[in-house]
Amino acid sequence: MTERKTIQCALVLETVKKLKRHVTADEVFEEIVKEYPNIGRGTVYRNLQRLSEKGEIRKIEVPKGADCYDHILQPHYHIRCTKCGEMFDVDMPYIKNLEENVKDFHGFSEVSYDIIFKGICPACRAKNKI
Amino acid sequence: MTERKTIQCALVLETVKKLKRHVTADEVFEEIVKEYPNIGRGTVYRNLQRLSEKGEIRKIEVPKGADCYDHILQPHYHIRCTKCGEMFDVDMPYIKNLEENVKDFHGFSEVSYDIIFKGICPACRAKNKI
DNA sequence: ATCGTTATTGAGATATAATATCATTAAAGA
DNA sequence: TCTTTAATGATATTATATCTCAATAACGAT
Repeated sequence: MTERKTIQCALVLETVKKLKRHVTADEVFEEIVKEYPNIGRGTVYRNLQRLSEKGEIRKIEVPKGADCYDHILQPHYHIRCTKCGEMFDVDMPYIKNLEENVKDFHGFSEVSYDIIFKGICPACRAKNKI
Repeated sequence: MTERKTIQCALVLETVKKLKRHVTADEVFEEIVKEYPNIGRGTVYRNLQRLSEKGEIRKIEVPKGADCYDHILQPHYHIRCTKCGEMFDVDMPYIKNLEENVKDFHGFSEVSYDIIFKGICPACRAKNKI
């Protein structure tokens, strides 16, 4: 049969849009569970995955951290503080031809990429004098 | 006191260099344990971490996959097949000024980055006709 | 509106990667 | 050789994500 609309899925999408930041599956779950206490963690994970596959939200795979989801759909880079773990958007144009090169050179298909810079954010620098 | 030389650490370094490919901690462990059966998994993890901090090997943090280590020290990009999971080197110059930009714009320190492209490798394309 | 099919859910189990704990071992300076 | 303590090995624990499966509910057909 066809794909079905559920309140759980709608809630997940709504929550990601509402929170307006980079949210992990657990953060989305914790937010929803306040109003809708019997939602399951697995359901949130599944719907985040589906919504990102449908292109309604953007999945960001974080190395050695929980994946997070972004309500902003335009591809853009991120930077993650290695001290506090917070993710920020990077104000830099997305380099589209990078992936084209790789495709041509190496015979891959469906090539995509993301960049997550690492560094110490201004707040943590101030706190630890670095 | 100071850092100590151990046969375990030497074995880990030697094994990464010997295998000449992108290896996970578990792969290094499995290789060493053949010849040196009482080495512990934790020891391998610890030494890989230390060696990468000392710059003797290179750590690659793989999103949603085991971290792997590279005997090639020069920074370079990678591409990972989403079907078989294999990692390949990408033949493309490392863009150094990218990280400088981010540092300047956003007030971060110790900025670094890696790119792990995703895609379907030629072998998997052939196998699945995509 | 009710029924039947089956996609989706919720609860819990399981998988995987990595780190933490801690008694024991062994490297290296005295 | 002795002493100090960094590092090890075994195990437990953490964190993230996926899988399993009976129960539920979405939706097309009647």
